[in-house]
Amino acid sequence: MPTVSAPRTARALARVELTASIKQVAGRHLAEHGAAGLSLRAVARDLGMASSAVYRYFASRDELLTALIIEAYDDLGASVETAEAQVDRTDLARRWLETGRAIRQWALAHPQRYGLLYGAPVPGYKAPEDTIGPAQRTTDVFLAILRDATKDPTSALAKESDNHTSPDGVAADLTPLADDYFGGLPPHVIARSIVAWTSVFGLISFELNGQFQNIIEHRDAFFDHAIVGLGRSVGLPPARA
Amino acid sequence: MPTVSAPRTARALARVELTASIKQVAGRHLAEHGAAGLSLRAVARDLGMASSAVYRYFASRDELLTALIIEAYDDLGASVETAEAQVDRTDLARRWLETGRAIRQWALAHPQRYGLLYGAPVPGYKAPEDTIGPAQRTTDVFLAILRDATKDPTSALAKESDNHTSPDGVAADLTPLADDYFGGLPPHVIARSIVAWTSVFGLISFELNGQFQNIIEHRDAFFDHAIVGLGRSVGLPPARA
DNA sequence: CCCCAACCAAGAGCGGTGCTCTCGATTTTT
DNA sequence: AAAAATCGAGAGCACCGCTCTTGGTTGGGG
Repeated sequence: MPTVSAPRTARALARVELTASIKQVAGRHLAEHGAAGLSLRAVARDLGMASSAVYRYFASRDELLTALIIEAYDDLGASVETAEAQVDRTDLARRWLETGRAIRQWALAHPQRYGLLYGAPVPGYKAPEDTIGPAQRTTDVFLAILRDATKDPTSALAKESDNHTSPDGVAADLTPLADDYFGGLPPHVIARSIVAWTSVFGLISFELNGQFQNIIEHRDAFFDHAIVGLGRSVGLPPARA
Repeated sequence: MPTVSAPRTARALARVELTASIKQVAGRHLAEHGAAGLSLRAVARDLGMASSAVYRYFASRDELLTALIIEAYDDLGASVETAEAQVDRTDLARRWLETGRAIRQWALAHPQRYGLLYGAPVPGYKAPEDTIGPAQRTTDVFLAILRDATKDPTSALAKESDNHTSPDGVAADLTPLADDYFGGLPPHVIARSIVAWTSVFGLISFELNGQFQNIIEHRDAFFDHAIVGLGRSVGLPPARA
């Protein structure tokens, strides 16, 4: 990525400001009317400029949307990071709980943006490479908790209980990841971790899509309960205090 | 809903046939270009009729989409039902596994339709009452397995292990459902069941959205492994044979 | 039987969309 | 100061959902 920092010319400065403005009002439209309702022309109208002028800053609607996706990933990642960082590092169960809570709270606050990230793949659909970095940010929080858990003697993850095994194919996929990302955990524990992680998003998606309507009313309590259970299934130590 | 069966006049007959034709080519368009790419005009072109004529059969694009959603729910439900029905009724773990497999296979075969059902809520989006019936069909398969498990002595679900409890709010939500849907299971088991159920869709959504790219290659094996683990977490008896 | 009402296909049209191209003006670079 | 790069705005294209009108076809009741 070139263009490292401060633009010198007035034109370049105006450019970064206008780019930011476009992204900002586009973000507002996205939050209000959803991804499908994001209209480049409407954004241009809101900014008092011709629709064709917007194309000087974003080559297409999809490119604008990609920028918003990256921003959303980053926003979610930042929210999760700060929430998890406020927990005592040794309280692994709590760190896990607050991570899940932060994801859910962000999703409830920005349902349209959440749908953009974890909802249905978009029509034309191309996941640009630029998105995988920011997307990893949230996952990294989870992985750090897992790695710390392997060093915690009170955690079930510390002791290698190789009485369970994974099918060959699964082990072949997960073993290479063990050292780099999962603190050397055995494949079957990694598998459970991944399942737990996807479950968090499954729960949130179900809640957002209204699948819990008339079924679960105390959503906060249920989600917390589910998260704690998922943490236990991975092998995190039980909550303290 | 009136109009129970066979239309008598030629006009009425042509109407039901044309309605079916529209739904059919709309379904093709949906599968190819996604929900956002479903164009009423394009469908009309494919059928060689004026776009305005389509409005005689579906009052709006959303109504057409709703019809496709219902059809998709029904299609998925039927797939799951037949797959699960072919398993020995007493082999609960296998019934659970095949249920999960059937959902996943259907999702992989019809990703756009799956996204329509369990993906991000659509733009305008109103979930009509007509959809909740067909949507329940798939869930009912799972609930039947659960209920049968409560009667199976080899299942951990048979014995009431009330050493675990649920928070008040969660118990308040789930206790009323226990008798009608969950065979009288205690709230904490119901909670685990719901989590396991949502996990299935979370896994499938992650796979469909490409979140497993470069992470899990043996997707079939991983999914099976995950499903078995989820079944165990609910308390289903281990697989036999 | 025939006539009127209901139904239906088609076309034109409205306001909206994404996107392209051109043109004149401005700014930056040479 | 001249040349090159950038920019805003407008017109225009093809598409969209949806409405309204027009004229033809079908069906049932007098």
